[in-house]
Amino acid sequence: MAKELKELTSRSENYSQWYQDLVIKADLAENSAVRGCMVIKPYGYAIWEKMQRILDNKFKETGHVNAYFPLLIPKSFLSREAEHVEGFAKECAVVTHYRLKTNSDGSGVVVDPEAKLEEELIIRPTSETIIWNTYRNWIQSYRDLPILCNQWANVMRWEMRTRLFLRTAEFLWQEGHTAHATREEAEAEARQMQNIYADFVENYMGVPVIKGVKTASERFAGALDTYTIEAMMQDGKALQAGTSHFLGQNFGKAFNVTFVDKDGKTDYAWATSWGVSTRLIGALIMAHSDDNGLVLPPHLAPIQVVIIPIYRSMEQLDEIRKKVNGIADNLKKLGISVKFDDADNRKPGWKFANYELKGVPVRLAMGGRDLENNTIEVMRRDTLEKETVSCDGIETYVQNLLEDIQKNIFQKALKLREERTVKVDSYDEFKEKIEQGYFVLAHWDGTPETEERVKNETKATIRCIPMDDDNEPGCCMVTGKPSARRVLFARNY
RNA sequence: CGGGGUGUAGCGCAGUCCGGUUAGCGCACCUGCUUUGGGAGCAGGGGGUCCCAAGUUCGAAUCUUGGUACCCCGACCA
Repeated sequence: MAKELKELTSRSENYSQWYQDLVIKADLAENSAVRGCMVIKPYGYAIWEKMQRILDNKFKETGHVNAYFPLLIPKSFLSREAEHVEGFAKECAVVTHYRLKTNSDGSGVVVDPEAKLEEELIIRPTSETIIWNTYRNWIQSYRDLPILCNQWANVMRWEMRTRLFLRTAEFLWQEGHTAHATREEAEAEARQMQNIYADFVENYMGVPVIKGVKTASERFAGALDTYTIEAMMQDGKALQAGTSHFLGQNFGKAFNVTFVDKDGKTDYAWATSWGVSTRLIGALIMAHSDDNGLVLPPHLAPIQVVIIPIYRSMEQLDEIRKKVNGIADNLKKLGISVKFDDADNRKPGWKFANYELKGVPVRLAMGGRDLENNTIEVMRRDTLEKETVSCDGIETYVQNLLEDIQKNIFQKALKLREERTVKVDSYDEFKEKIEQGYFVLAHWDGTPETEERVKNETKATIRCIPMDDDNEPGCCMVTGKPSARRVLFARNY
């Protein structure tokens, strides 16, 4: 194995370190000079752009529109909704001044004490408050509803500990904020968005998810219900991949957003909010990668097919180029993104390893032997299997292969999750399985006290109350009190 | 904010305990030739405020004090 990959694998006893190295070696992101923030590099950003495009289409298909709201939020806004304050008050960046001045000794700039703000501004950790403050002016009648807005933005949360993509101080996301005339409509919206996220994560990212509802203590600050999708990473830990909140009338009341209904009665607007972030890229990496590097599902890979020439002379390269250009054009006509890497300054072996590190799903290689035989070598990244096939019909072959890889990546992740999900009835067995990195379905008495105790004793939290048909009642594994159904416990990122 | 660790070339590190030539190694980079079906070989070359500041000393990457940045483990979180 190559040197750089040996370095990579030699550290895989620490999954966290392995992940960090992978992100950096695959050229996705790096730490910036700013505490807890990250630089998303072009290759990493290309994945994000592809995610954005797909999600944005799904939002628009369901009637949503994009808008943009300010980065800075007056501090007082965050005090309006009592529970919301509790959840976010502590970890926000605060703007206190609006001007700098040259230091008296000329050695640089200092904050001008004269320029202190009357009211501090908060860099948005999420935008419910400023958006609902704006919605007040947009809504008078039921005819103004629903408002179905989404914004693509950055937000900032002053996290104690950060990790590239999974938890950074600043991150990119989309946040949808909708206003409705009825409770039913808002609840339906929140569930619809959960389904859209689940569809995206499973069918594009190739990561199976468990749909569920958060318990009261894991709920978003200010929400009545938080719908979540939970994914399993390769080390058995859970990652919350997206959330959709039913906010009731909490923000309507806090920001006095009222409307007049058909009968002339005044009521507060009903709200939802939902979001996914660049954390999804982290999920993608942790769910599929192996020791050779990333494994990107074809539906999200910025480059789906890379073609590498193997040649001894420039004349031979020209022959290969002629032949390959035809194949590349045909692939592009099928909507497949292709890169022909004929750079002369790297050897084929280097390119092979490099594109594996970057997770390109399919690699085609053509050399002198192939020219003679009208063949081409095909390698699939998910299984690393190689075969030599005829150039005739190669385009359809590749097209089918990409779909096959997409399915296989999902199936592999699904199989892992199924193997590592267990039903457990005793607390002792629970502790054992959690320690081994399992998703554990167990009965719980429904109290925050029990939830807290389990968390303190095992570091496992209730990831969600799954929304499936398994409604068999039982007894809480800790207290023995009655339980309506099993809930999903796991350690999480 | 508590506990631990690390700052030496673009990256990864040795040297620090026990002060002493011109600060070293691997990768990367540049030049040349040979190579090209799995991270090429040889030869030559460039690149350093040894995190910052003060102190001790004839002499500091190395010792002392203070500061600072980053990483890991907790608490918090998407």
